[in-house]
Amino acid sequence: MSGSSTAPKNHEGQLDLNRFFPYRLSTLDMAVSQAVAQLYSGRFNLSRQEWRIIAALGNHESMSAKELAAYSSLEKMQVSRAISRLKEADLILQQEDRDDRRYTRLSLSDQGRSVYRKIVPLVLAREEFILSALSEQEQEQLMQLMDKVYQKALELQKWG
Amino acid sequence: MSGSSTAPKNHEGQLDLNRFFPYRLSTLDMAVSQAVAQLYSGRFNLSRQEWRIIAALGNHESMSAKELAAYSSLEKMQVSRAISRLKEADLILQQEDRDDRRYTRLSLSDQGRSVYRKIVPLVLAREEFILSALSEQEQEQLMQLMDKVYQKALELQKWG
DNA sequence: TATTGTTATACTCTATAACTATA
DNA sequence: TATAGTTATAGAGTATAACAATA
Repeated sequence: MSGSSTAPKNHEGQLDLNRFFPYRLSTLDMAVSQAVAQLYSGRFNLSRQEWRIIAALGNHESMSAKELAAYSSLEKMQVSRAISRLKEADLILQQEDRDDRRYTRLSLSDQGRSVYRKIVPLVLAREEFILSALSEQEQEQLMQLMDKVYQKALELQKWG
Repeated sequence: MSGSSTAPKNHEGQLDLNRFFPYRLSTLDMAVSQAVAQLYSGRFNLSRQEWRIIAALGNHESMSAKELAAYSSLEKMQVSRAISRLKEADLILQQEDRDDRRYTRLSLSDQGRSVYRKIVPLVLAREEFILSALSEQEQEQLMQLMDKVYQKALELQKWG
């Protein structure tokens, strides 16, 4: 993906990876997510899943494991395992839901909230740096274009 | 990532995953790449790495393992292992470079080229379907915006 | 019977580095 | 010494499904 954005598309049964949207998207995601992972992984020793749980609980009073899975695009086992590690690290608290004891109420501990408050400004700064490549208007455009493409990709997933 | 593209950005030390660019990018990539992976994985039993090697060799007469790694954004061990599996499946050919015998010359076998010719129209059709969410002009915009963001993300990676 | 969440299992993928052969 | 490519190893992550507790 080296600056060939204005190149023509693939033609006639030939596929150039550098002009193939899924490949370009993948390399972009790798670069961006690694830039963020360096923070939560390197400095805070959190996995991607654990970071997402922290982030999710950081602006919700409490959530069940199921809600967490839906909100963070993780599988329920990933959530379950991230939870058990985060509990062991005393970053989150877990208690039963009084009304329906199948549910758990998960929330950040004081220590977890402290970690959240340290990480968030750092990752937001990185996001801001990366997006500083674009004007405010371009950022808005990018988000809208990505949303449209996302909806189409979901259609495709449903039909297999 | 449910249609919140026009929502305001994160503020004041709070981070909403659904408004966080790296997260949105990641979910988009997952949806898109899964749509493509269903093809090469499900119908042709190829891994992501193997598919990239096939795609790379499909429009290059021959490449060395090093060239493949650079072109396909894979690590040299990933390339090496994908090569060994593809050789075993008789999809690619490998011979020594006459001038410098440290290099290998890799190319598609007839069978490999046949697989390439079958897969490419299918994945291009999926790409086209996904991108049909956008006008031609919007597609062009999206690629350009992604390229700009990519360059910034690489800057960040370099500095850690 | 259906649902929430946990656990078991096997499998794959990854990262690091040692290693061979060639230059 | 440096480079291309392979192999070894251990650790991390993944998918599938069985399982317990609750409703």
